[in-house]
Amino acid sequence: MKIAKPVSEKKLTLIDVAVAAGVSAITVSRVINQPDKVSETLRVQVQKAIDTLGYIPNQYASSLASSKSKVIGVSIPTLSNTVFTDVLRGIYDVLNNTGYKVLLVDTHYSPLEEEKMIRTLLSQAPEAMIITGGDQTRTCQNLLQKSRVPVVQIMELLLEPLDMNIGFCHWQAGYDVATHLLEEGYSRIGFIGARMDPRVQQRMQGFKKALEEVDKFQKNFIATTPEPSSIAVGGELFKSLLASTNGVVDAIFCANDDLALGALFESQRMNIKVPDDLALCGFNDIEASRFVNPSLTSVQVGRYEMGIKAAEMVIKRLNGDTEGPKVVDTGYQIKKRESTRN
Amino acid sequence: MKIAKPVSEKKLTLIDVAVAAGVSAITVSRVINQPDKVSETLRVQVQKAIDTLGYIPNQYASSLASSKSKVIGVSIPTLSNTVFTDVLRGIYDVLNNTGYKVLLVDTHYSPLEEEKMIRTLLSQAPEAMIITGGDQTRTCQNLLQKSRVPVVQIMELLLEPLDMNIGFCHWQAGYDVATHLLEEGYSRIGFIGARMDPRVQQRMQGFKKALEEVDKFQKNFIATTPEPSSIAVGGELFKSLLASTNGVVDAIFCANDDLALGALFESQRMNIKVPDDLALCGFNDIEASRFVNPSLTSVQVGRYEMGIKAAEMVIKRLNGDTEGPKVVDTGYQIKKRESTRN
DNA sequence: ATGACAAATGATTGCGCTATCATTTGTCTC
DNA sequence: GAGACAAATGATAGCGCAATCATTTGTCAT
Repeated sequence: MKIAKPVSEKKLTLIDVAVAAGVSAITVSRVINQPDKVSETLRVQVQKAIDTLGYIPNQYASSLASSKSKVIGVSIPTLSNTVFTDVLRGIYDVLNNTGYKVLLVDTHYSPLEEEKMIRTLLSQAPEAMIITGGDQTRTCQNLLQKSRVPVVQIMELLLEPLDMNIGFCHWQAGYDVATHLLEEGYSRIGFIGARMDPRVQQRMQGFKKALEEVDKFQKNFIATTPEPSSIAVGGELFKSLLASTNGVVDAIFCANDDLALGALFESQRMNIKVPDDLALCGFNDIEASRFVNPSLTSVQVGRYEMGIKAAEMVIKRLNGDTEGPKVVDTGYQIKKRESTRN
Repeated sequence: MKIAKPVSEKKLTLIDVAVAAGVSAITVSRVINQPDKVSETLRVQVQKAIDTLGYIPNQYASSLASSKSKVIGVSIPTLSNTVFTDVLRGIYDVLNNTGYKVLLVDTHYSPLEEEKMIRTLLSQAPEAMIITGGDQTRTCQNLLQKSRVPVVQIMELLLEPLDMNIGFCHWQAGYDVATHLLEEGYSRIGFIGARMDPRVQQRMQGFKKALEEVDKFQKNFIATTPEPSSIAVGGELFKSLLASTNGVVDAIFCANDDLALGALFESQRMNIKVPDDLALCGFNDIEASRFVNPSLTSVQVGRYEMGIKAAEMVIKRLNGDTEGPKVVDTGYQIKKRESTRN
């Protein structure tokens, strides 16, 4: 009477495979990691054993022994914003084909949470980190520098990057939008912003500066909230801005497209004609902006491309290539559409 | 002349901290993992050494020694769809407070890529997995079962879940939408769908069945594409459906809200009145649907809540709690709005 | 004070793998 | 066919930590 083969009672190790294939453990390791160092015969033989047993290497043991984790840590403020998931997609699309894994954390826009999360990431001994912006706590920056891990800060251009940096200047973008609206003939230009994270702040400051230079800035033309941005909040800020200015604004720069859509939809309900009564300009150029009626003027920023480039920078660095710029300006482009047509 | 203290030339280990604090390595380990097992005095002393040196434990060594990875593997089809990132947010919000890390992969809707990615995940010895749907390859399912890792399949209810399952029945949802539109008096109901992943297929089949039952199904009332869903594609499918049916449809069920928005925006451009000339119903109930004009009838599915529950199920299981259902139906709700008002 | 017991701390070992070096086998030249 | 060299394979050690068991210290009742 045959005894049924027990179903993998304990987890398989290299040695189990080695025994099954009649070779030494290290040969199995080579088949997995450096197959060209093993003869065709043994390679096939070992691979067969691996497949039959359903062996999956323990990455922890491997990482510990080789001090190579094959992990890239990524930190973004939130998963609820397409802006960051688009960048993320770029990162994933590059890293997926390189054997690196992504350990992703979200910080809910809080530097303190970010510090905690980055500690977590560092304990996984990542080979590199991609983090958002430059708003880390001092402690967090120290941790990063001490860890000697290559770091790319993304989304915005920083005065003092920790290491590598890729993004664009939000201040300048805000300045340019305001200038553009002025050139289009608008002169009582409002601003609505939500969340008010560092990048939104910068866009607002750039905007403010441009208006101040031509003496057209008015404090009450600005409506903001610390709440997370959304279409709903866009509608509310729009209404409150109109109320507090008695409706004299002739254009509004919305800190992002969600807010702009909210403002646009609300204006439709209020029977305010865009752009005839009021112009709207968004930021980020999400897909809806191109298709909504009237289509929404916005600022295109290459998010996906930024993710791609950030990941490529990381890979290059990990391959020992120290050529190339450490700072990349990905720029932006004002997409003029119907919502600001004069 | 003092010699400057060299900046952490090599990485710190438990032992370095132990030496600095004048205790044994295992005591440092205890301070980190079971602080209540260490006297107040030593705990403070050791913690000080940890902070001073900026010590971060090596998670690989820890995981190898304890066979606890504190990693949960998560697999979703794409990062470009708010449907999945909403679920993800729920998952993160639960797991962030439990010391578990999320290793996230995207499969680009391909079962083969999924298999590859799940291999990667398994090599990290995750303590549990949250994966999307039931469309895994046979090999992949075997790997998962062999691994003995708790698995939650999310997004849809499955006939034969691998382990735990949380979601709702897409077929029934499609059926219910069609029934609802029929009840509202629409009788020439079209369908547009993109990507055509298993869940969209199911919605379409349910839709089809409901119409067939009242003899109102017509093959050419369906327009689909394997392309990824988007607002742009929604507009195109809308136009092609109108063309191929000579505009006789009086309502369209769009497989998701992006498509529905595309259809709506296109209808505005074509001067087709929604809902007077044509009704539109979406699926997923994203934020824009509530605010667009006319507001869009859609099917609300608790994505964030689904993520929360999936993560909670995982945590419960990991805490040894085997009570509670293995399958959870999160349901859905048709949100009737202006785009289908009669 | 003494013994009994709990709490606090430490020494040793091994998790599963790869780096390193050692050995064997194969291949080529003359 | 002997020697020289490269290719293939193996043996050993150690990555950094926690499980396990051993020892020390502290606490209390008697």
